[in-house]
Amino acid sequence: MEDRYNPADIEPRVQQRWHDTQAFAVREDPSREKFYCLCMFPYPSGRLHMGHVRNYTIGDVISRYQRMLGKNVLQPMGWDAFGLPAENAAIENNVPPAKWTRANIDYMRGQLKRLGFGYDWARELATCDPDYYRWEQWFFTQLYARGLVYRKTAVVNWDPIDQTVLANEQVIDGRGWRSGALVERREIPQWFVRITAYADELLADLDRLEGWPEAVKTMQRNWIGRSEGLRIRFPLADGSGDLEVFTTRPDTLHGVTYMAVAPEHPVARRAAEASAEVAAFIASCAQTSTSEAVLEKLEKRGMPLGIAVRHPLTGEDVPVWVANFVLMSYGTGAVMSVPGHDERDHEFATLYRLPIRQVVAPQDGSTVDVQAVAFTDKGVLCNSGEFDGLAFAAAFDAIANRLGAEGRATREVQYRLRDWLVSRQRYWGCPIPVVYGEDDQLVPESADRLPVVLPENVAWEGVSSPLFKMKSFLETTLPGSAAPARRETDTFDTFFESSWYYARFCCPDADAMVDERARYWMPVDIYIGGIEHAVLHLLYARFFHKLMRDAGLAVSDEPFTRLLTQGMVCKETYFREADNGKKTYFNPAAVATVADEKGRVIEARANVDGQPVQIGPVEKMSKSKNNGIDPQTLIDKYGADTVRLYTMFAAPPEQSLEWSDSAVEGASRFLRGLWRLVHEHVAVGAAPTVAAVSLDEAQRTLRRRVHETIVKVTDDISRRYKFNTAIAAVMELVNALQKAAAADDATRAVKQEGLETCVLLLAPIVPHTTEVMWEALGHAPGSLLDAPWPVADSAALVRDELNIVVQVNGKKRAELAVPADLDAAGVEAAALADPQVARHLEGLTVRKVVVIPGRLVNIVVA
RNA sequence: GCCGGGAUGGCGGAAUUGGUAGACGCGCUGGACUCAAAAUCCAGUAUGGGAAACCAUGUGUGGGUUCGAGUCCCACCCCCGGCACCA
Repeated sequence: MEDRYNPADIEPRVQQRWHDTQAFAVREDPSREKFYCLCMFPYPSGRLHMGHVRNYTIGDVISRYQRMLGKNVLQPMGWDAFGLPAENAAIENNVPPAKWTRANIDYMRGQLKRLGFGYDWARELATCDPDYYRWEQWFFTQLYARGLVYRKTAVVNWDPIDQTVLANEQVIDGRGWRSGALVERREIPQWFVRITAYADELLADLDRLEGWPEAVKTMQRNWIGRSEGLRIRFPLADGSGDLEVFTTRPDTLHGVTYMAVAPEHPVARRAAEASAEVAAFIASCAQTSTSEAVLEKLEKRGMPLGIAVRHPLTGEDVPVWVANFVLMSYGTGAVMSVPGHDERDHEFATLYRLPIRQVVAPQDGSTVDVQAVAFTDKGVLCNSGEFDGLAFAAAFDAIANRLGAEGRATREVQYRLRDWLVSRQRYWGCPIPVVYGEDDQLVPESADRLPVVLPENVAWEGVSSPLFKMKSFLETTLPGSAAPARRETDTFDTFFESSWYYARFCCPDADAMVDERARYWMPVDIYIGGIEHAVLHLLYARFFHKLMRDAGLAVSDEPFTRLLTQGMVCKETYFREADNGKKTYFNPAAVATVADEKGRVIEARANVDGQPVQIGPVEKMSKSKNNGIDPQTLIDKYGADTVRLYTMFAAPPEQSLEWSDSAVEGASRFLRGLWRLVHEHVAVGAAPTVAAVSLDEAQRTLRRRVHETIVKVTDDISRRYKFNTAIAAVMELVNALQKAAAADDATRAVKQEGLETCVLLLAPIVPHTTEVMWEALGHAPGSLLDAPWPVADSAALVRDELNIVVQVNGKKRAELAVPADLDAAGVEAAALADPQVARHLEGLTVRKVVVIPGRLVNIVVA
């Protein structure tokens, strides 16, 4: 063992050994318990960012820990390789997306290896490989055959200058990000997968996902948004048909004073044909992005259509309005408006001076003024004719029965969840395996013609998909026939690929979508990734897994037994603001800060010119704020173990993590100190075992701390997933071992046990450093990976004395050491007898004494 | 706007079931070693008062429950994530 800690020397050596021994290659072994640990695979954007480092370190720590428990651990890695950034790179640098993507993968794979993650690289896959995507093409044709796929028009963001569909992200303040053109909503045919057919199961199974965070399950429940209500048909006054709405509050039916329809609603369109004003209003509503976050923040606007419906109970005429906040994609695209009992309707009614009518009164008999503010609670009906006096449930039933008998309404369960729009008008994605024959006859590809390979060698002209003009791709024949056909140019949403990669990792070379090996490894035991995926990706993956189950390709109901959601990696921002308000951001690495005598940062200056810059808030590392710290620089400087240790120590996984360069220095210092401690210990020669020596009190106390640390760290890693406190506990133990003089055999024996314990407990986190130290402590090279996780010796944990805190009226006044077996009465007597305590009792009467055994005594006085 | 989450010293964080607020680390201050620096080691470090013992205050804001609240309840403020074509 070298006397100085030199990660640049040891890390490549240890990694070479792992490589030579194929240390992380795994095979199915039914005789052993499996553990499948999966991290969300990265988009190959170019370089690893800190979020990746954090995510993959967490996964690697869990994998290595599980392996030390003796399990057969699968930890794979691959690439979510299709997506928009590759097209942007193609447009900017004139490089084909495939080439750009594969170069990024090569670079990032090297970075992952440099960090020492224990992946079975033989299972690596990239979603842009035809061997991967052919199976989702095949699966899509199966879904089509089962009626789970359909085509329908949907609204997209259309850039009228670039003549292309824009992602929501590409619409900035209502304009295309490249062209600056005002974006239009445009309807085009799209492909959908029927996720709503699985809505009930996706909802119900959340209750069985005990290993998922409640927050994620709540978000998914709300996203699915199951509600029971009434579909009511209001007859149009001109007799041209019905206007259908869905409501969960049929009890408020008498309070309807107007109807509101989406700008895309057929009723609105019909009105627009007759009125230029309405047409202009609808056209203006179309000039906005499709994003719900944008739509919901718009100023509420509306216009009467000059059309009315008949109220199904009163027969009154109710005016129909078009309103920009009604979404065509929700429900029927029309709502009955009850301004007295709905906040949004109230706001709109107030704005346009529409009548507000109270039809529900508070249960407790109090009065409310619905003209001033909507009363949204459930209550007792009033001003509702024969239904007056009924409570919510009774009113719901009575109105549902009445309208039902007249054929005007049906009970319905509705979901907020919409079917999954899977088609994209983009090049860099998996081609949707469909062709169109004469008369646009739609034919799915046959299995023998799959994969439909995406041509990779493409030249970019303009901004839209080169597939649109590529004859060699477009022109084909119908499956099993010589008849000419045209290929679909749409590609899949990239969530399609990421919805099943976990299953493919089990058998990446299978000559089928998955084979029997998936039965051994699935489901994933723990899935780790960013909280931002709480709904979309994780819901689609759950859905896809159920689709695969129903196709006989999976046996479990859910793909991920446990879910660990990771917080973001943040960093402070630095900027200068120009007169026009435009901010220029400076990378923290290019800024020097000045602190006052307390360490408070009071000033920051740019290295480039030495002039001050403004200190901004701490935000998620991003390109736009130029506050990213390149992990590579730190790995080069400190080594992988220090970066791994710091990322795990700085915050628990679920919380956001604020990056601090100086604290990285601290992690490095700890490893150097531990290295030195081990070096000094082994330099003297082999130490005796604890069993061979007898211990004095100080040695027993030190040994007790060793075993308490085992208990603490094991609980933190296995149950709590709190690696920061696990590391803190080991740091405390190292500090204690450092302070112990080691002249005698007994202390050296305890130290040997303590150091071995530290090495074992840290092995999953800093695997290179610990592997070398393990060897120095007398173990076989390479044996740490499969060394058994330490188990605390209960005899070593026994304490004969406990510290009890004594409070007077809830304020800490003393601390006393009492024998561990002293009963509550004895503890109380000891507390009252303590002179520090007595001082605070003088002249007062003891009213009550609360004794919490083993912890605290609270004396209540007055 | 809707859904979910967060807020604790100068900083990152700890306090696991309502029971000692500030573990561990960073930074900072003072000291040792050194020609000097780096590295390392020792001491101190929530705030206010005090020489000290100690006392008071203190977990985003305002209320409440409790012997006892960072933790539970009510109302609010600010920040972050998601909102269906970023991944």
